[in-house]
Amino acid sequence: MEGFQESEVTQARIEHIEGLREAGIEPYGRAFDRTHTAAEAIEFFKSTEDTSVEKFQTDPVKIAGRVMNKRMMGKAAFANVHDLSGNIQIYLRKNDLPEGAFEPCVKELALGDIIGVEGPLFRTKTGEITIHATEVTLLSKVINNLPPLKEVEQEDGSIHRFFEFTEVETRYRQRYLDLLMNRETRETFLRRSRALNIIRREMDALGYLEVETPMMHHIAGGAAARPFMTHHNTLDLDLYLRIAPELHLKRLLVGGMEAVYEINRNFRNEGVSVKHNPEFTMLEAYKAYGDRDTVMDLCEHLISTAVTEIFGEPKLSYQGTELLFERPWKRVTMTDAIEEVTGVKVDIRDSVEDLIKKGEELGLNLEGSDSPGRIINTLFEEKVEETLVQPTFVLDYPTVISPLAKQKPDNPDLVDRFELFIFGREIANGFTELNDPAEQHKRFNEQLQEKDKGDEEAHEMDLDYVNALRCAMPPAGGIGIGIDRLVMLLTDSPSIRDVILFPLLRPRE
RNA sequence: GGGCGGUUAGCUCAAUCGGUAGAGCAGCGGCCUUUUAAGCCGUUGGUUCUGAGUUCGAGUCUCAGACCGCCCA
Repeated sequence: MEGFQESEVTQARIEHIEGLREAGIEPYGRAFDRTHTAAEAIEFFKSTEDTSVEKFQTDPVKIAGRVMNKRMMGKAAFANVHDLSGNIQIYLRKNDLPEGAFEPCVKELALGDIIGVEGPLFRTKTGEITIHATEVTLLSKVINNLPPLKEVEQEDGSIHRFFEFTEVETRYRQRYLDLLMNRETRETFLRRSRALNIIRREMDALGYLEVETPMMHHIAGGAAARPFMTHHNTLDLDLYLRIAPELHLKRLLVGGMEAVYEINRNFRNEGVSVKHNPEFTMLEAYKAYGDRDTVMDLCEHLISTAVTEIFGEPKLSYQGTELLFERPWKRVTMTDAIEEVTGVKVDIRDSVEDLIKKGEELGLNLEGSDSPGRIINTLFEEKVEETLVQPTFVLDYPTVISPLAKQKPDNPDLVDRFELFIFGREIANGFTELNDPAEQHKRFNEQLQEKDKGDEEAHEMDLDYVNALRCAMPPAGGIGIGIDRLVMLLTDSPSIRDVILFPLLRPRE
């Protein structure tokens, strides 16, 4: 049996736990019927406090949580118990606890133990609302020596911390410790959950149906990215983890579902960075009889609603920069954006030679590029993206890099597509969906040629998808929103790893 | 993939020019029945990320590697 190397501390804790059992005290309890959370208990006291009564105390309450601080004073002790709602002080006095409870349960209480406490609420001499314990129930004893937590709430509500648990690697590897010790981490993930709730509520209200499509694909399509591979043993079948749900969601449009969305994981076999985790969460939505503008509007609505609800106004501060979400957001075509930033005027109808020359003027080596669309996209990525700090919709993408989008009626080299940039980062992408099966077939074939030329991210041929289009897909608009990157903005998190509970790390030996 | 930085006690961090590896908190023992960074007295705890090298002597210098972070592709 594999095991743990016990230190003096953990060995002593294990022996103490065995001792409790021998004394008839169960160290790992069962269901505990709380009457209040810590925050509710404090609220309960405040709402019932009668200041005309000397030594006022409430009816008994029952709370449960983790002991994060203990001040032992011989035959009495104070401790702080944390639960998800907050923190409450408990007062443990030997004479007020059941016979035989104080020595083994209170004196041996370790930081990190999970306990249940019953008793009335009162105010201490220093005015702190406290539970005067008449019962203590051990619910789960710690073995490991947890980092110490000492923090004090200031009068202005901020928290002053005396010791910190900040080591990035341990925070990611042992997220449970991070969540336990750092309230900012808890708040980040609570806010993530809240943002998703807001988005789902809005999507549901707008009549979008939430669906789940496969994570395992025969063909990794719907985006330009390298996939992860896996294998089904019984069917002896190579499969890919999906890089996007797009083609399946659009099959649902063919099937008559008129507005669908999915919030789920995508997997891309790429590098790891502040903006990239190999698995990440994406919202994709498709609206039949809509177009790019329908979903651009949806995007603006969802994000501005989330920001406004969470911050109380349509703005937030991210890494020291104020970001303004008041609608409507700036809209600019890709070529206009390039001209605004660089002063260089480019056009999709320019020759490759001219565009390479213009790129050189801007310090970019574009030798070997073979299409105006790709060059313009590179110019945009290199020169413009990082300048788009305030929410900005960039419109009219080259057709060559958008194999699933519909061409503009007046210019087949461009598609009706947008990407949303905030703080220089791509947050969302949407377009009018290509629903012409012949054109789609042709675009897939063009992608295959790119793949032959060595583009590992070129799109695969998906004949089954073309076949679905042959059964007629209604005109539609579709959008993808990177949820992790959005949550980074909403939580002022510098790295995508700060908003993913268990980010991918190399295993540690 | 490349560059830079980091890794010392459970946690946060020191360690001068290469010269006995320290502190606070946590832990352990003792005192203490309204404390709150509780206090007071005492005390344990180290593969200095790993391996090799230089040296009388390496946490410190050199080389290789691991992991993490940041930047770049």
